[in-house]
Amino acid sequence: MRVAGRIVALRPHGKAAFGHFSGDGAKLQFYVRLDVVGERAFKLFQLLDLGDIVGVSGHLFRTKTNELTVKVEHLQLLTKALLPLPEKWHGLADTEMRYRRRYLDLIGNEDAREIFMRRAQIIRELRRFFDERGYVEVETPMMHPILGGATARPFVTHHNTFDMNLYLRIAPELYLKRLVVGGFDRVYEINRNFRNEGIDAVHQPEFTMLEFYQAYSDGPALMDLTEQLLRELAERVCGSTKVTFGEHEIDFGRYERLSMREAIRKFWPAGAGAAPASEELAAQDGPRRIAERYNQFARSMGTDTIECGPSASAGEFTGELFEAVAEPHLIQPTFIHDFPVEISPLAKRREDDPSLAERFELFIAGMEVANGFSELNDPDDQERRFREQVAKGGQEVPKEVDIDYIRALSHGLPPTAGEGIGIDRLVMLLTNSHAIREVILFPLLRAAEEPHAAAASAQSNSAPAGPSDPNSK
RNA sequence: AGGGGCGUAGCUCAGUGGUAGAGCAGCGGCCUUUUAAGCCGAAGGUCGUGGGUUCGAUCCCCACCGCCCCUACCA
Repeated sequence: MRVAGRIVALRPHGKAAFGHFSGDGAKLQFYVRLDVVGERAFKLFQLLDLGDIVGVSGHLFRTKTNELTVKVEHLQLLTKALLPLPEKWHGLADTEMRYRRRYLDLIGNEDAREIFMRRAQIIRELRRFFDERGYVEVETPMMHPILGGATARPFVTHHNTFDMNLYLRIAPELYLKRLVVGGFDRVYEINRNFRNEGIDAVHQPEFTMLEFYQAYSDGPALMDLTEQLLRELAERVCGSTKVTFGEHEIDFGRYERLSMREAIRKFWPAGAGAAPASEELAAQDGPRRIAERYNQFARSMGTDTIECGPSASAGEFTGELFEAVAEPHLIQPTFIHDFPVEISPLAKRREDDPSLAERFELFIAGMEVANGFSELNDPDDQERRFREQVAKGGQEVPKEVDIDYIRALSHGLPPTAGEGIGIDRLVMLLTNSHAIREVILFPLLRAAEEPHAAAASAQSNSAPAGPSDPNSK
């Protein structure tokens, strides 16, 4: 047989040696003997280092410990490693180094490799799921002249020839719905969004989002579809709907559904008096009064209070109450539906209660994993809500109304439901990873000083080529 | 942004107000069935950076840089 790979272990014994190479995630032991390969090849072999990439040919046999091993007959150095591998037993443990030099992390730490193999599998399964159901995968612009589709501070860039500023997209939503107007009844896109916000265990400035839209559907139907999707995904990727995540066992086979108001009532803290009545939550000034009661309790406990501006709407108070009271408790998969319309600018109102949007979010392990709704397809209502946003101002909000999107709606968007699923967080859940950096190959870190850029390449006798080298790809 | 922690050899980590320590890797030697192979030897360092205190600082103090955690921000 012929096989090639990187030498990751060497155990020389004078005129013979054992070692392992690793290729494509698999390891194979090899055995080199002076009397088999000859003097010249054995000399070459003795010059090899851990990390070198070699090709060998020879016969397979089993050692006395019954390990499958290649007895090397011919040996060829394919690539010389000029820098040493990390320590063989502990691997690369320094988290900063693991992210900055992910290639070493992947060579040395099998867990890291496993996470990204599983991530690839998850994305494959998502594509299969939607392809099977007649969804068309599309690519929409990453650079947007007008901010839209979400509320977030954007990255701004500039196109020279057109002399125009562009935003890296914060969401593909408005383009995907234009496609539904154009007759693509089922579309999906898996791609990056960019948000110029804080970085922590569950936030990175660029993250991967699956968004899908289905004409002639609605929010409740998407909740059903999402259950089916996640159940299948967990079974195929983890072999079971029950998945270990830290101290929890998450069951992707069971989903609770609660309206946002129900969730506030259900998780109302015991020490804060009687849970608010449904009528009070629905009343115009109710959420504000409930928030004041909650704040009294929070101050007595020394925990965070709910802070809303003086002009905050009932819906904004409701959203804040939900986040403070209920969100941290949502460990098992839970759909929260019936969002206040004020915090759902792109979602359709409920016919029986125009203060509520036909919107839901899925929470798992306290994280927001999905956000979906029946799409607002009334151009007049949409334009009114856009104008309110623009008037309100702020960095997270478009500075102008996307007239073309209103025009597209005016041509008629069929009743449509759409949803976004945060892929990175989903991968976290399915790989028992507790930081988003662990599931993104090259997470953003501050630019590192590279005083050794010249030193690292000096050994190869080549010109220094640091990360700022314009010729490097 | 605030609070806390960390930064010592290529890697994983000890350690001390008086010229710096181990294991692994690398280098030289011995070793033809090993599994973190073993044995012998030599080498390896601006102790993150810059100030300060001190006769003397890797150690104590201050500032800065980077990473991690918590909190805040992120509907």
